[in-house]
Amino acid sequence: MQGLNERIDRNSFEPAYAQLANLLRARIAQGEFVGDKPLPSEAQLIQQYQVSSMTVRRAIKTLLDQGVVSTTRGRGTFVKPMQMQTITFSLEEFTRLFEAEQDTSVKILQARVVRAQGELCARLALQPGQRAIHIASLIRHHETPVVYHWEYLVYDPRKPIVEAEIEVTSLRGLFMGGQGALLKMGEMTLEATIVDEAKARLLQIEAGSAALHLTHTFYDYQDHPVSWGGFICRGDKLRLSTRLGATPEPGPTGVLRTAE
Amino acid sequence: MQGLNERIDRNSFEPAYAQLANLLRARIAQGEFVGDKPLPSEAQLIQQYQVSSMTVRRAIKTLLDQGVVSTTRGRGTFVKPMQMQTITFSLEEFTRLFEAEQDTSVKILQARVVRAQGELCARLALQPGQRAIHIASLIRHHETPVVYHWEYLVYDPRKPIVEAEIEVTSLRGLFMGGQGALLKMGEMTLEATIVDEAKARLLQIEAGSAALHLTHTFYDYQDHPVSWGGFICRGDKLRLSTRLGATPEPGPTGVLRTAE
DNA sequence: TAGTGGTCTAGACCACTTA
DNA sequence: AAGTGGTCTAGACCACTAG
Repeated sequence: MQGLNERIDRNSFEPAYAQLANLLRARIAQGEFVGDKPLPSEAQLIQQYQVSSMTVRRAIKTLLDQGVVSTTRGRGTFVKPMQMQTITFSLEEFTRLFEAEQDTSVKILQARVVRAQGELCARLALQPGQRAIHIASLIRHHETPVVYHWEYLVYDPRKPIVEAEIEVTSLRGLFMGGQGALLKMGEMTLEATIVDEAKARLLQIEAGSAALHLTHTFYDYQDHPVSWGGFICRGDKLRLSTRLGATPEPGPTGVLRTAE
Repeated sequence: MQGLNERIDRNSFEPAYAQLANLLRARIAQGEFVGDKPLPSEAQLIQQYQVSSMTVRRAIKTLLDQGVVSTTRGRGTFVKPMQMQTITFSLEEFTRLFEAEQDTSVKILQARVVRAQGELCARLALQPGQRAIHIASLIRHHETPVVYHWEYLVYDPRKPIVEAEIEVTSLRGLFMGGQGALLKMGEMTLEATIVDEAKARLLQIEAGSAALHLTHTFYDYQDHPVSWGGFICRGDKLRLSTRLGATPEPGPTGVLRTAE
C-alpha cells in the first residue's frame, strides 16, 4: 500500500502539526502500519513532510494522547492494538443540559436546613446535630423530567457559596463556573441504581427502573468538604458513549447522549 | 501568599517540564491564583525557573490537558473554575479484571452458531438467516461472579479472529491486544440496566437489581462490523470514579473500582 | 554502532488582547 | 504599543534498542 502523498499546506488555518497528525491517522486507518510495521521515524517524517522535529513530535504526541499509537525508544512508533485500557467516557453532553437555558428547566423541590446525622456527618465532616442545607431539584429537558438532583451543603453563613447555592441557579453556579473559584477539587462516582417510588413518580418512570447515579463531593481550598450530592439520571434518557481505536477522524470521544 | 520557591532539579529522573507542571499545580492547589489573577507568563516562568520556552509550554500544556488551567492568547493563563465539562471516566480497572489471571476466571456458558435476525442483522450488517456466533460467559473475580458477557460475532471462516474468539481466551484476545491488530475501531456505550431473572441467578444477585451495561461494537480494517456484545456488570461491585479540579497530585482520574 | 524516540535550547514570527 | 500565548525552526545531547 502506498500511503497518501499529501503535503502539508502551510497556508491552511490548520496548524502543521495537526495536519500531519490527521494525515498519519488517515494512513493508519487505511491499515498501512498493521502488525510489526512501524510508522516512519521522526527523521523520515521531517524529510517527507519538510517540517521540523518539534512539529513531528507534536503530531506523534497527538496520536499518543488519542491512544492510537505507542512509542518505544530505540524501536519506533507502532499502531496500538485497540485496547479497552484506553477507553474513557466524558460528560460533556451532561453539562450542556445546564447550559441550554431554553430547553432545560430546574425546579427546586426542597431547600431546608437539616441536622447532620449518619453518613452525612462523615461526608461533610460535621458533628452530629450540626446544620446542613438539603436541596432537591428536578431537571427537565424539553418538558421531560430527566434528572433528579439531591445535595447537602455545609451551613456556614460566612461562605458566600451557601447563599448562592439556595438560589434557583445553584446547579449552574456549581458547575458552570459561577462559584467555581471557591471550589478546589471534586470527587465523583458513577454507578447503576434503581429508582424508588417517590423519585420514579417525579421522573415519570416506573419504580424499579434503572438509572445512572452520579454522586459528587466538592472541597474548598482549605480541603474542607462543602457539598455532597448526586444526580439520578433516567436510564432510558441518558447514556455514555465513546469510540476507540483508529477512527479516521479524531472525533470527540465520550459523550453522554440524550437518547430517544 | 508567597508561592513555593522550589527550583528545578536538573539531575532528577523527573524531566524539567514535569517538575514545573507539578510545581505550578502545587501553587494552584494552595490557592495562589484564584479569581482573575493569572499564572506567571511564559516569559516570567522562563526567567524564574531558568528553562526554555518549549519547556514552559510543555508544562502549561500538561496542566491544560489535565483541565486545571485555561489559556487565552493575549490575556494569559488562568486557573479553570472546576467544571463538569472536563469530567472523564476511564475503564482502566475494568481491563485489569482480565489481566489478573489468578484472581479472575472466565467461564464460557454458551458458544454456538445462530441465524441472524432482528437487531443482530443491523448491528453486524448481516442478511436475515446468515450465520453468526453467539457466546455468553461469566467472569468471576475472587470466586464472586461480577460480570456477564454476551457477544455475537460474524461467522466467516476466512477470518482467523473467529477461531480465536471461540477459545476460552476470547475476551482477553479482544481487549488485551492478542487479536487487536485485526480490529480497527470500536464503539462503546455505557448505560444503566436491570438484570433479568436468568442473569441474576448467574450473578448471584436478586432479579431487578441495578447493573451497568457496557455494550461494544467492533469493526475491522474494512470497516465491517465484526463483533457486537456487552458486559453486564453487577452494580454493587463495579463503579466508576474520577477526580476533578486542582488536586495536589495529578493522580489517575477515572477508575472503575471493585467496591468494598 | 547505527537508528530510534525523549528531552531541551534559544530563539523566531504570528495573532490576539488590553490599555 | 506592549504583553500574551500559539506555532515553528534547526539544531543539540541523551537513553534505549537492535543487529
